[in-house]
Amino acid sequence: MGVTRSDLFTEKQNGFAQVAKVFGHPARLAILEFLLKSNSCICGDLVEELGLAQSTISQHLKELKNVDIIKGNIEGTSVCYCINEEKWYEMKMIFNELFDRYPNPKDCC
Amino acid sequence: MGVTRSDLFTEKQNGFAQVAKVFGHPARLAILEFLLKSNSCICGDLVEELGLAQSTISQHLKELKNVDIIKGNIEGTSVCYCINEEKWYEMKMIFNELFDRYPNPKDCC
DNA sequence: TTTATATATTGCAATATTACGATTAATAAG
DNA sequence: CTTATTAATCGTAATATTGCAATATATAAA
Repeated sequence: MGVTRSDLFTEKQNGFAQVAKVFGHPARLAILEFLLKSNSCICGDLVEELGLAQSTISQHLKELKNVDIIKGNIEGTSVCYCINEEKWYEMKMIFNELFDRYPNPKDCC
Repeated sequence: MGVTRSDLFTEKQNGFAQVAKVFGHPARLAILEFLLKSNSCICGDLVEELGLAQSTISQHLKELKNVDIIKGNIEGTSVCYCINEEKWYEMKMIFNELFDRYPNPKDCC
């Protein structure tokens, strides 16, 4: 008890959920938005920008990397992060596929 | 410690996260997909369909209702659930707004 | 009214998530 | 080599989520 019953669902559903979870925390959204607006890539400015502890930011970055929505390159002593273009479009598509599955108003209840 | 620092983020970010969280569990995705494919609306077929306990399904339905993505109408002794059309399109828009904010390939790292 | 059916709520238990300080690792600068 | 600087990892505490059994509620049927 207490553990998500992944065995009951399709691989697609489990995968989607895992990816969607990334958008389910404001800090990660803030990180993504910062990456979107800043032309250049970031590393630890996020700590200053967001006001969370360095370790907390690092953890969120790790989760974002885990689902491959961002990538980081080591540049000297710091790390430069940016959106992973391919994955970004893949996610866009996947969400659109879901949202487009509701075609016409069929208000039944 | 251990509590999401909502105070650090915008209302929009917090709101988006709360809504996105709904898509972050396969059971809720399965419920939504079942609602999408079944022409008619559902109530407790979900229990049979998904294989989760009735109380668990009920809880997920509650969360879906909390963010207004579904609505339920009492029909006799059972409840008929369906997608909330307006909210559905609103979510579609909100996610598209985010995804569209990555305009051109600017791979910087 | 009694009984059956359907759903919501309550009360746990197990696990996951969030956050932070402290420490570690790795490179750059002196 | 020593010292900053930056980011990752570890350990821990607080809280949230997930799931189920048991119970409560509410309507329908007899």
